[in-house]
Amino acid sequence: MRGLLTFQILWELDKEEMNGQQIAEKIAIRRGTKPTPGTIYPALKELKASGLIEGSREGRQIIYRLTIEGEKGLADASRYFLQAFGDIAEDVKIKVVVIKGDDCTC
Amino acid sequence: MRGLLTFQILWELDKEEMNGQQIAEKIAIRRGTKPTPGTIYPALKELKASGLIEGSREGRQIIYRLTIEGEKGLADASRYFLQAFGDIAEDVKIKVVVIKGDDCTC
DNA sequence: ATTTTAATATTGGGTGTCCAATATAAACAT
DNA sequence: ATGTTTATATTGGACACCCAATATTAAAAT
Repeated sequence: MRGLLTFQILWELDKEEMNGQQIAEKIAIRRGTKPTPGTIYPALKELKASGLIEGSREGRQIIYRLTIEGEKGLADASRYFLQAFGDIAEDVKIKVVVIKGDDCTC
Repeated sequence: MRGLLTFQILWELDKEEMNGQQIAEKIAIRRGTKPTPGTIYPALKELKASGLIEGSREGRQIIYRLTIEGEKGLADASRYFLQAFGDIAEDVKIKVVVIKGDDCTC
């Protein structure tokens, strides 16, 4: 896997095709902060250069979608993500719930 | 959150205290490849410098464990991780199972 | 004592991620 | 047509990560 930003982008584009701003907004929901142009556009450029996504201009926006390569790349990244973080994600879910339910005021 | 390596280290040390090599081996199980000394020791140094872990020499090894600060840091990172990747992890699990079950030979 | 081994540590170089600031391009508003 | 807005894009700087190579330290083996 390249990195988590590109993974998130592929994951979002697998659900629906979007332009750069919409991708940034989707990621903002997850992260709490919206990635700036200096973050999102180089990532898109890199993904496009490596053939994982393609874009078509529509007016002043560029609509991005996964290529066949991108589908495969997402599948590979998903396998890696599951192996590397699958049980951590399970564990963390329980941990956070426990913390939320804790009445301790320390 | 600092990064995913440090997050994994905190997560492993929360389960049991370990030396650097053992941490590297635990991470190797997740990632498939074992982080080299040039990866793992700077990360431990950084975590120690920021007060999230502490180490005690035992012979030629240093046993690391979480500090109170480290527990809090892990809890914070866990909340962030869950928010950023919780549903992706769910989705990915399903996706990978589907891929595994797929008999297509393409 | 000397060699070997195991664990820790540093250095140098490269990539991915990230932001602030600035720039370009296209559509819209007046 | 001119100015504003929106989307895209680049630049420069910073940090986390990552490895290969090398060095240091401490125990163990001989």
